[in-house]
Amino acid sequence: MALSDYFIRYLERRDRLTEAERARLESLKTRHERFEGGEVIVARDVIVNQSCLMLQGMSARVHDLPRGNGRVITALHVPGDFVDLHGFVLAGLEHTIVAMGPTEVEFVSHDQLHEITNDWPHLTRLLWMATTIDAAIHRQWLVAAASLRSSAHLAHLLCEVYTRLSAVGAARNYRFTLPLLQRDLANILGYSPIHINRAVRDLRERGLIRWSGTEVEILDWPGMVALARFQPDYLDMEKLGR
Amino acid sequence: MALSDYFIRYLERRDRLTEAERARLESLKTRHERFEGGEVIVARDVIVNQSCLMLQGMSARVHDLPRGNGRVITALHVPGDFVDLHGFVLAGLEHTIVAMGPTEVEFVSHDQLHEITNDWPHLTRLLWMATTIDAAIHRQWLVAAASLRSSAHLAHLLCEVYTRLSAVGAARNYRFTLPLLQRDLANILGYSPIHINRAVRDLRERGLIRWSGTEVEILDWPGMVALARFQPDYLDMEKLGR
DNA sequence: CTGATGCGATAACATTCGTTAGTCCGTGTT
DNA sequence: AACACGGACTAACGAATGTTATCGCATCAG
Repeated sequence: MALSDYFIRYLERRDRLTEAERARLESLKTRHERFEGGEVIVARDVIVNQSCLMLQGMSARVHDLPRGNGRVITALHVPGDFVDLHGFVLAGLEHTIVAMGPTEVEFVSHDQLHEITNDWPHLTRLLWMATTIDAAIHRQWLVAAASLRSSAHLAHLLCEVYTRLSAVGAARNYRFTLPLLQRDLANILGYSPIHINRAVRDLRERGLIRWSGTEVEILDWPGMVALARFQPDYLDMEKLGR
Repeated sequence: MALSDYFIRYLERRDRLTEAERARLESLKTRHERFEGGEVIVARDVIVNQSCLMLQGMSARVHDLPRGNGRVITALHVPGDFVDLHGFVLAGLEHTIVAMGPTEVEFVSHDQLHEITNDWPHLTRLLWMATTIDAAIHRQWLVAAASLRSSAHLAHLLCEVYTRLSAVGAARNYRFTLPLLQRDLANILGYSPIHINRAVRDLRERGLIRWSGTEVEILDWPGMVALARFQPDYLDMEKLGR
């Protein structure tokens, strides 16, 4: 199969592609695959020869703690994200990629990425940029963890996820599907599941959100943005030149 | 001036360089500069045309919070680190690079990096790898923040910094200089300065460290590693192929 | 229908962490 | 010498968060 539009649009939101570059991306051969919630998409410490692109659903980077001391999630990925592109330039991943709910992904072989880096320097810089945007999101999570309390911290995550989902057309009108349990949110934000529950209740009681099952609605976007001190500039760091 | 060996050795710890690649890196023209503690090395939101490489001392990525609500540090950099290499593929930095104590850095123009990405695909993949190692460190900080309590969290930072310093020959025998105030550690770990003080005292009382001024000595490395659940694999993710 | 299971919700209590206030000590200034 | 200043350190108290336990409500298997 050929590469879906998602990632191409992701790049085109940041820089202009030539026709030839676009055609080169569209000619990439991919393998399509579906996963159910909880399934491992990419295992850790395995030398892989492909990277995966999200098409539908949500996935997470999961770090298992030693001696069964739980797990920590360090990233969430939405359609259009090149989830483990960094695996191409590293020896492997130090974490697992896990499907959160049903997902569809496309695998691209590292051989093809190798060719692109040999022959398409501008495309290479854009791929590189995609991994540095992930790093910028990591940093923003660090800032949120260090400076926000539970409710505001949760609000920040919800603002970011909604912003990223709506950017790819996977959410609108401040409603979106969040295929995460409160336990998963605890693994992301670093609180106990009970405390996540308190934070959810707090946001509900403030009239900021409605949340039932996996369906979330943000009732007061400005209120959420203010509470979370959400400044989405880190999500769209456009590349100016070519 | 020409590029110092530091970054070349950084790359050679991860992959083999050809003679030509090494020569190309050594021929990079750089501008050398010194900074005193607290000085801004790279300002945020400014479109820069150069990236900086640490030679001596330590620098940090500082995120200023809105309305003077303090600051958060999301990364520390030691000699050999290409601190803001990610600025080359982004439109700018969403944070400031600040000198922690006296530092020496070398600036490399983006024009030269642009040439490398056009003509040296393998070198390009290695530069790219350097930014993804920074991202792996970000993730490890997220894991530590989500899973460790103050003392263990501080211990984890000390283990990482010592490991990175000793890898470039800037520390040995479990002693190193840490040019950070307790206030800076608070900005890194997300605690109040008072609580950092409690954590330092705790590590001291357990006989794990000695710490006076900016001089730190780890007395019980296995104890620190156990407390912090420190697994340094994320720091040396060797690239296998070329 | 019945029991088992998993998740959300809540309460009570324990622990960790933040805040405020203050002392001590070294450094630099006048 | 006298003083101001900043940082390390400490204590006391309050707020935020973790832990343990319990309940209700779905869903699913039999």
